Amino acid sequence: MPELPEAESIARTLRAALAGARIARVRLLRRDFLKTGSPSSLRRLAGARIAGVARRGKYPIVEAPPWRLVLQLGMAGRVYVHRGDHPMPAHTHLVVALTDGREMRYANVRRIASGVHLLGEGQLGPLAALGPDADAIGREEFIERLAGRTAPIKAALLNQSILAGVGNIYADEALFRAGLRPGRRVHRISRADLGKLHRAVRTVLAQAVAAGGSTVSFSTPFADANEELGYFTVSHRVYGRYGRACRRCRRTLQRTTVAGRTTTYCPLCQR
DNA sequence: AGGTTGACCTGGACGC
DNA sequence: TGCGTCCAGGTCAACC
Repeated sequence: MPELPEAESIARTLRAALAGARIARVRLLRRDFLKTGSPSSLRRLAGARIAGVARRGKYPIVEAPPWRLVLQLGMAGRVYVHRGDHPMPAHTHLVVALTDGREMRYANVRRIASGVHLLGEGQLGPLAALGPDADAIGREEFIERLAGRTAPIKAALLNQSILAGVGNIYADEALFRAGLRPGRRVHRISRADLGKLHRAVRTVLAQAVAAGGSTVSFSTPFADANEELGYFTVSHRVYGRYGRACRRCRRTLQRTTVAGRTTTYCPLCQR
């Protein structure tokens, strides 16, 4: 479930906790969790200083020049910074031990669409396929990258090579705010409405980032590296509200499938 | 090349 | 209590 706001929250927390720290050693507890790079190159991280923590799309990135460690969170990735004597969380797959005795621990109970990528200088790994960040893209570029496509608008929003950072929650939320049906084909949507959608995407992501991300209670709660829960759930207009009344018009929210994803929308407010 | 679909993974909710 | 079934969803490969 981590989308851009959750990844941003994790990146900020990690940045505050880790910037300036030096890596003592790295332990890979599950070999197949390293998607780019080799276990031997992981060992060469020892001695590197963490300059900062960035984010691209849904991926927090630990920067330890000349290396970058991309954290692919998938649906259930969690990152903790603990003292070394703190009990190890279940399903921990990677531990970055620091010279000050703390450890950054990456845990993931569902090892799906997830892992870590160790990138050397100039290497892009999974970053190569990403479009511009959804929280920063300008209106014209947003429209340009979508223009002419025949896919449903929701499928396009979820396509990380068009736009990076939007997942199922914020796709539904942005489409509601823009008044657009998730199944509408992109080329049938006017430029003015795509402009509205651009504004909705930017707005909903900004609000969610300010709130520290979403917590969805039926699944593993989202928590950042300090284990603070995000509280954007209270602001969801449609996501997870199937069968309940639309907050705007009181009509019952409908559920359907678009791009293989559960999708909730208001039949009256979204056209 | 763009679009679509299904596999991957596992815990929790739910039905019987 | 206990078993079976379904669902969540980001990413990627395979296919149209």
